[in-house]
Amino acid sequence: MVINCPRGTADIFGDDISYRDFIIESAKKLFKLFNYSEIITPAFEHTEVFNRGIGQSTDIVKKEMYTFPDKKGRSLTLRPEGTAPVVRAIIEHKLYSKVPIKLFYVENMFRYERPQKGRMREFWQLGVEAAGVNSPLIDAEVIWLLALIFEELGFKNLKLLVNSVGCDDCRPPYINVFKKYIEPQVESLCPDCRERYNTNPLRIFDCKVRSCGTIIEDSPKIYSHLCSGCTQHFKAVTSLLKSLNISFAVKEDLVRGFDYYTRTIFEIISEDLESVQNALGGGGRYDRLIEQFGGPPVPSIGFAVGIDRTIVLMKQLNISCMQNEQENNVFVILLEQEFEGYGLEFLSYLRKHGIRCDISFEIKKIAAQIKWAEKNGFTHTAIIGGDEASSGIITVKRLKDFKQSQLNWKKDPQEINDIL
RNA sequence: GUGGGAAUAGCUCAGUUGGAUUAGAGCGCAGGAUUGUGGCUCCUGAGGCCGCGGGUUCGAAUCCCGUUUCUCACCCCA
Repeated sequence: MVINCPRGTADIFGDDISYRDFIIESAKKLFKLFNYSEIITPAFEHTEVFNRGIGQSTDIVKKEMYTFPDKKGRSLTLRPEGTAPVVRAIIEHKLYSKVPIKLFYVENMFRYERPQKGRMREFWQLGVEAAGVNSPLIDAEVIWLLALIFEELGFKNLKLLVNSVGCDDCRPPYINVFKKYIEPQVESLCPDCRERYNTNPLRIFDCKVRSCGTIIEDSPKIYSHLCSGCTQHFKAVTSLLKSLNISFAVKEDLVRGFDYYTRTIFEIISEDLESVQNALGGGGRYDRLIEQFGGPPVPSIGFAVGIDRTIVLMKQLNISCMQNEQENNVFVILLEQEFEGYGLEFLSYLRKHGIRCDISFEIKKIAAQIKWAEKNGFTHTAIIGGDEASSGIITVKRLKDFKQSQLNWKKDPQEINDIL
């Protein structure tokens, strides 16, 4: 019997749940303010959704997908990312008929990779997709939302990177120019980059090998080869971001791993993150994707945030996930078994008043029980022994300052609110 | 998919060049220090197939091989 969870997966409980809830609730609050509504898509799709959506040349499609035949022989794939499924749903339900449409999701993703800290085979992302707006206004609003999420969580020193990768009109010619520039030096590239040169040349910009870096350094950047439409669009985006007072940097060699991106792309990274997995969130515009799926032309934009990675960084930076002061709660201590019924009655009373409470399920020494209550996060204890059972008055003790009060709960049910 | 490091109590870790007899510590947990009152202190106790499987050896937590998981660097991404 194997008793550990599979490689790259993890049980989430205890502290991690607090962080997770805090992140998701904070984001949902903002999604609501920005008028996004939630979509939940299936955990798996027809494999073709990702093959066509993400791009055959990407590592995700080439080697990282959990693909399996079902019992009827259909090829299915656990979702490795969130955009392609949402796009599929937009087309399937003709949601584009009422554009613009703003959707958000909180879902688990699956990629078959070598796990590292902040990089799991099953991981959680939250993200948005805004479909049907061509205006740079939506680019700015989406980037703004991404920045706000991390601000809301309490992050200070994150870096927002922005770039444009152009469109179908200007990117192919630029790639030709770029390849021509590189061509004489192809042999000096690292083996990976020689491969990239043929499959996805812009990825060479991501290479960390120094020799490749120097070759790239003075190469033409797409930024100066954008068509007039893309140039204008990008200038508008950056200017809108400035008017929102969002700090960002244009990173001319920023590229991203999916084939579907056009025009604006962006990424939020942490230089504090000890691991190399420093990208906490990222996204971009995908103006042609819905069309490629067989839908009408619907320009769209979205981003995704890595929840697990965000938790790692919050812990590392000691960012608290406690939203409010802890509310009052009561641990009910029974001194004799014969008072169990009375204890349950009191529990019921507390719960009707919306007070979180629990009871000792074993009769133990009072000192041990108070100690236990304190260690387990209770703010108050209520003691039920012979005196309380006969008088009907229960002793409620506030743990932080040892203060005890008498609660005549049957006579004055509201008194509990004054005592706590 | 490539290359390094690691795995001993619930947690953090000791464990000598392979050796004696019950594999240790701190924290945590449980019980106690005279009767129904917690933060300190003291005493006691429970809890380990030394990741799993094989091998070398008179003898393995320790050495070798395999395997699983974690971790780090690549690849790539959130």
